[in-house]
Amino acid sequence: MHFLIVEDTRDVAEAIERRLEKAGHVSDRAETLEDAAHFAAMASHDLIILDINLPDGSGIAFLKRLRAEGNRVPVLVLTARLAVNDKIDALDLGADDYMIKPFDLGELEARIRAIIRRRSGEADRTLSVGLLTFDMAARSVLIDGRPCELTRREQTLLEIFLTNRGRVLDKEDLLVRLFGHDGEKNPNAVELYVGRLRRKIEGSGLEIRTLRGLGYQAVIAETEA
Amino acid sequence: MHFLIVEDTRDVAEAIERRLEKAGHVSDRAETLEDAAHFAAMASHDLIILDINLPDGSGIAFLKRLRAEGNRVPVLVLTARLAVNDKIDALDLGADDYMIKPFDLGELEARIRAIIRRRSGEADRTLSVGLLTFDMAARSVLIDGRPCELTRREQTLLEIFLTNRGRVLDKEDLLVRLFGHDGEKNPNAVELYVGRLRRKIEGSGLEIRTLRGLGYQAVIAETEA
DNA sequence: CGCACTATGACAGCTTGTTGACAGGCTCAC
DNA sequence: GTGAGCCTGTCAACAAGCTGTCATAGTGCG
Repeated sequence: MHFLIVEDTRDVAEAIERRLEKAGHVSDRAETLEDAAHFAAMASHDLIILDINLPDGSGIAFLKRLRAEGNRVPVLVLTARLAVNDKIDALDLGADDYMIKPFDLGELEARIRAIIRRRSGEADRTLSVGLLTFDMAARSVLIDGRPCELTRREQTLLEIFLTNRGRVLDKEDLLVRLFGHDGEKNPNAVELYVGRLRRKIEGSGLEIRTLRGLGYQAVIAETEA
Repeated sequence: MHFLIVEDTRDVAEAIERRLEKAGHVSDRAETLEDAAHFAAMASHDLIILDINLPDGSGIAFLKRLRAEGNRVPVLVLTARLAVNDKIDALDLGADDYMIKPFDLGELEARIRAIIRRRSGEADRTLSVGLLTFDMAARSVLIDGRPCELTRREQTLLEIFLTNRGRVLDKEDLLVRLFGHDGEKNPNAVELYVGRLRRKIEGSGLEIRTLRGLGYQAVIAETEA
């Protein structure tokens, strides 16, 4: 999953990012509404975690604009204030949930899971292709019943491919989904991880095809003659 | 086991917590419905001990909401009132049992055990893997028939692993299950206890594997060639 | 054949996990 | 109440293994 964290208190933002990273997700961080708008314009996030109090305005306004533009990305609002109005405003404007600071990171994660689950309507947390099974809850991968050990990055990559089967994924896109927008990584890193993943899921029934100049595509392997 | 105690009389809450702790369990404590709701959102408790009279409302309402949300966690209701209505309401709303204050801690413990037993489908109270046997009632461990002495924390950890075999458990998650939500402990503590537990259950047929960056996983040891 | 793109081995750096030692706290026996 | 002894959890040093860059080899296309 790919999140956007809009939060000007760096400690908090970092803590959230780290927590989500451990769960195998990638986050972008914005400290102002302006940055947030830029990120949101790229429209590729699975969920936005939005602080209300920001140096250049209210997160509420941002949320309002977002919805006005027709952007339906799930939003979880953070607020330091207990103001009931904020809460009501936020939910009225299309926030999916809100949390009052200080909050527990475990709860944040749980609520994020809840939102994602609600939104995607799919309670099922295992993805399967051929002999390969990816259990998102247990964060484990089985191939023909045998456990397959993937590192964090490899898991993230596999999840991306599994949830976008058949779709051609641009290398730039994969780069962002794997590493976020910061610290521009070498596109080669994607090739590297695709290579590593390929070797590990060999014979699983899932194949990652290279489309020269276009990107990669996960397909069900041909049993072929 | 991981409990949630919702009770605003601090003495009572503490007494319960201490008693359960001695039995090797971990508890979170909430003094208001609001706190309780936050904890419950994390949905990781094995049982909730719920007082009816709380400063910000009735525990009954909380229970009602919980069930409305589809949360099936076992609930034991505490009430100072003898009101028959409360009792009926509570059970109708899906409480598993109720006790009238003042009560005996020993009886509370017994009822908790009963609820847990009932809920787990009368499943026998011992967990076995390979040569290892864990008796949940007696909280004792045998390896190849020989007793294996574990400290409270080690037992708790073992129980977590045994009831989540094959599943990858995030270190953050283990931290909460071992220590509850209060007094943020060092993640290293988890590593430490995993290490200690590993040494004690060596050769028992249960193995705790490390998945770097992801967490720990209990698996049946390879007899291997 | 030349070019651009992709694959892969190797490596240095760094994050993450392991472990021994220790100080403080708790329990229990005396 | 006092001391012994064990449990606890932090620290620090060390080990393991993931990461991502570079370099180099391979591949398809015109």
